[in-house]
Amino acid sequence: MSKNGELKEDLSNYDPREYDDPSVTTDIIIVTIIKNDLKVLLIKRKHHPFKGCRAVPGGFLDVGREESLDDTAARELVEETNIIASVPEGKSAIYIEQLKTYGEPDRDPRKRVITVAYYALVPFSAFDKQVIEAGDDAEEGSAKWLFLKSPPKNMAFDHKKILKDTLERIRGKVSYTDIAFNLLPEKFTWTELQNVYEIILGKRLLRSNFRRKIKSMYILKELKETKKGKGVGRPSVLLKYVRMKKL
Amino acid sequence: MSKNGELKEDLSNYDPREYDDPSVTTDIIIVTIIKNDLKVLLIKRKHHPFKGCRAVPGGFLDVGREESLDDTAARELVEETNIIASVPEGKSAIYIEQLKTYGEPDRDPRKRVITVAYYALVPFSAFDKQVIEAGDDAEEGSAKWLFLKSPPKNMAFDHKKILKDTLERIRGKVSYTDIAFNLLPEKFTWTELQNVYEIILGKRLLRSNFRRKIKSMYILKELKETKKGKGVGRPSVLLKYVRMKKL
DNA sequence: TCAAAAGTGTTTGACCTACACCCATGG
DNA sequence: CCATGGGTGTAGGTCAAACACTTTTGA
Repeated sequence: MSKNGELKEDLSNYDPREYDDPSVTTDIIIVTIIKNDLKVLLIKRKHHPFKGCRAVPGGFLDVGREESLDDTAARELVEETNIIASVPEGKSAIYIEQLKTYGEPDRDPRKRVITVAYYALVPFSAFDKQVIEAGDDAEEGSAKWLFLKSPPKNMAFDHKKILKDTLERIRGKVSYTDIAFNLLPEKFTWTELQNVYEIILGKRLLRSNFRRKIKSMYILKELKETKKGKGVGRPSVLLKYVRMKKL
Repeated sequence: MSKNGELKEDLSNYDPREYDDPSVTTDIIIVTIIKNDLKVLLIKRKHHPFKGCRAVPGGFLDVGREESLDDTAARELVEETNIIASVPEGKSAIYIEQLKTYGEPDRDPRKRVITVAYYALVPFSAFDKQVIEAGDDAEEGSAKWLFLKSPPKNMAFDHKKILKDTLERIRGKVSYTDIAFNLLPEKFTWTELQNVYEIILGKRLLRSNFRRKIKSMYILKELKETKKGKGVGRPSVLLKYVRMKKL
């Protein structure tokens, strides 16, 4: 089609109407922790390719919006979950990061589709429980929380691969970044924090070592309050994440 | 434009003709080491947006080719450099990895363009010197090797940012992966290997510690041959990279 | 006063840093 | 035989794993 020479070297003598452009979608993998498990929000497809299969929520890029890919992903997150997107004092906004772009020629049977995938880490407490059902009860309508580590077999497109990449990314980054804190509410206990790490890494950790490690990497603020209501055992102090230490 | 509700939840009831698709390009950041510096291959734009500016080579995605994004990037690398893309015995092929996707609405003044950026690490010895001029002599025609760490000021589009991200990625990965070996020919000396690390990390390392570290992470094969021709000093043994150690 | 969960301290060993020394070659 | 670069060994500090112990609460 294109006698290269020119084309490959330079994007310059390009006429938009000359080419058959692919479609572009941005998908958002929304991850949270529910009852000691990583969960991902998946929809059930209502229409023809992969009808009835589970899929990652997303949408075609609307060029008319003049919106960056990052903003598109963030907007889809809000639209999908009715999440409280406002920024509560001190705490940073929802964590969203670009994961990877998927573009195999046959991943969508209708036409060529390039998907820019993002993932978000959200504390479960941030969701409006009325909109998204948390339980394991079967639901027909829209979105549902499913296990990130063992997604359903009948996933649409290459979305199983996308979930696998997401899990790998989270596991890879949890040890040298502060992403884990994004899965917790503003105030949390040591045990809750340790749970997040254990769930992501899939193994048990020793309290003492875990705390030393965390303290060496991050600055935390110990609050005066304690968490009660659990009944038995010594009450734990509540913490706030402040920031990562340098270097 | 799109009354959402449906759209955002599902990619299903989609008619290709209904939307204004963006264009998609794949760009390839080709990195090598020349005389103790990281260099990147940049072209000079011949046509209107950013005419005369330096840019990363790339091209519009040709849907007709039915080619994955990875394959497109690999093909562009070959077309750009006439590199010996064949796989010499034992040694793995050219290292190419997806870097990131760039999609700000105003990054190309002509229309909306989504760019999937890849980077490649190539030993300088793999290039056909006749095609790409290595020297620092000014050239008018096509591609030229420039400093990755201090790219020219007049870079086209957001390509300066792309180069910055590339450098960060290489620096980040060099310590816990084996990417450094991709910048060396099949046979190399300890000193050459150490140079690669020092150039990427931008600091001097101690021989003894460097070797211990490398030996603990990778399996290397020490050859019987030695490197000579440098004149003075004890000749160094030649090494081959075998693989990374587990865990 | 006992169980359960939170919180602390100490020993051990692995690994990194720094530095000193030995080896092989060309002039 | 000496300058130059290649190659090796080791003492000391830092940090993480493992384990034992103390504290605070509800029942």
